[in-house]
Amino acid sequence: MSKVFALVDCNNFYVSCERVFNPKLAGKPVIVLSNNDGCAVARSNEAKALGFRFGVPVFEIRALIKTHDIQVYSSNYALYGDMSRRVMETLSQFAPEMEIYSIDEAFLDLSDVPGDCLTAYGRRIQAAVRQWTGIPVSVGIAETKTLAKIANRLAKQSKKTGGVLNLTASSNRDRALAEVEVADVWGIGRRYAEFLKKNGIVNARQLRDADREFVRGRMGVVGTRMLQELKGFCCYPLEENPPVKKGITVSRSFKAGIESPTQLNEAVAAYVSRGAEKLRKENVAAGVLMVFVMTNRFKQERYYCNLETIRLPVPTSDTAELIRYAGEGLRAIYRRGYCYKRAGVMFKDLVSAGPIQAGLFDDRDRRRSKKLMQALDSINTQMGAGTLTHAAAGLGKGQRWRTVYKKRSPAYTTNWAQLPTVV
DNA sequence: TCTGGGGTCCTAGGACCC
DNA sequence: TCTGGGGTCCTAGGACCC
Repeated sequence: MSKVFALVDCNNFYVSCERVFNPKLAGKPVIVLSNNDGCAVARSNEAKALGFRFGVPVFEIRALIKTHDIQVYSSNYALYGDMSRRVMETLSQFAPEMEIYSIDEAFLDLSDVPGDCLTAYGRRIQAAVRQWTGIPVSVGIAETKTLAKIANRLAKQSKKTGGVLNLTASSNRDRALAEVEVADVWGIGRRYAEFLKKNGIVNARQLRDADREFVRGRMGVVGTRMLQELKGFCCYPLEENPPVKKGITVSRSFKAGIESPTQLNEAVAAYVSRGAEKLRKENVAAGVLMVFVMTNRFKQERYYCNLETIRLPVPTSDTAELIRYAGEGLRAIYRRGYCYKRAGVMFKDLVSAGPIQAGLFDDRDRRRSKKLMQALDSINTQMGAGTLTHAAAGLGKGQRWRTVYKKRSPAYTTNWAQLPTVV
């Protein structure tokens, strides 16, 4: 019995989340912005039709926003994260196994659904998600993940499909593949698309039928797997359990540049706190800590970017300890007279946070630190993120590094004080 | 004219994804 | 003036060892 995958993908997810709680947005051009309200990271179909590309900076489209009365929203991750959870919960009821691939996508194992029922089944999934969460989704069905991705794309593109396309046992598979640009194949980015086009391979069908050695030589094993998947041979099975994380990063850009080492230090401490929370949530400790700072990457003059790597004497997830090391790291790379635009921390060499082997000269009371962190996490879980923070991250005024969200919608589903009201 | 060779580990960088 | 953030995998090349 061969495998069948469905890829369920939420349409313009962030925009759709906003629309669930603000029905007036239906049919209007809507965009959702990145941190600091910098770029458009989600666009409704109407906004896409106006030509807004993904990631376009807001300042470039300010005039168009006004003339077309575009509805603009800051990112609201509390809302999107919770809506995602609801969508995934719904999807999980339609398949014995499923892989949550990203905040707005999941692969479902539909191998047990009879072939002639697949399309109808896809429509049932689509209807259920719409009814139970308010989010519109598209469904692509095929024998491999790569083909399911393609089916999904075609389902979104063509009105005829109603958002569900089944490519299994399809007699027009060749025609379907020919309709998909090579750049839209899963695994083909800007670089490869350029290269392939130069060599006369412009659509997915031509890529499938390309010379294997040619692809292998220029794109490595990833390329040959892609060919196999396009031919219908599965190389990427469903991954039900998320693999253990290899690293954790927290970094932010600043709305305006920062010169002050005090401010920079506060920002780094805040990112360490956030990262350490993530470590503890994953139940791991970091063996290596990296700190980095950089000036505006879009300005060549007086550009500076540096990174310090610190091997920790004992792997840890203790916020206070990590803040101390990060501070040392920052001092090592900080240069006066630069206008910093971004800073961050990375945790690597993650190890399971079971019983920790003490270093020979380790003078920290690890048991006490663990209890303290547990108390910290439980308070912040119960009373809201940021209820209890380390003073190193600064207390209130003049924090020029804080991320700006001027047009954020309420946390409709995760905060009692911000529930939507019906009148 | 000759100047070993092969395996493993690590890292940096490049490509991709959302 | 204003340009996001967090990941993965693969490969090539250097260091090191026998």
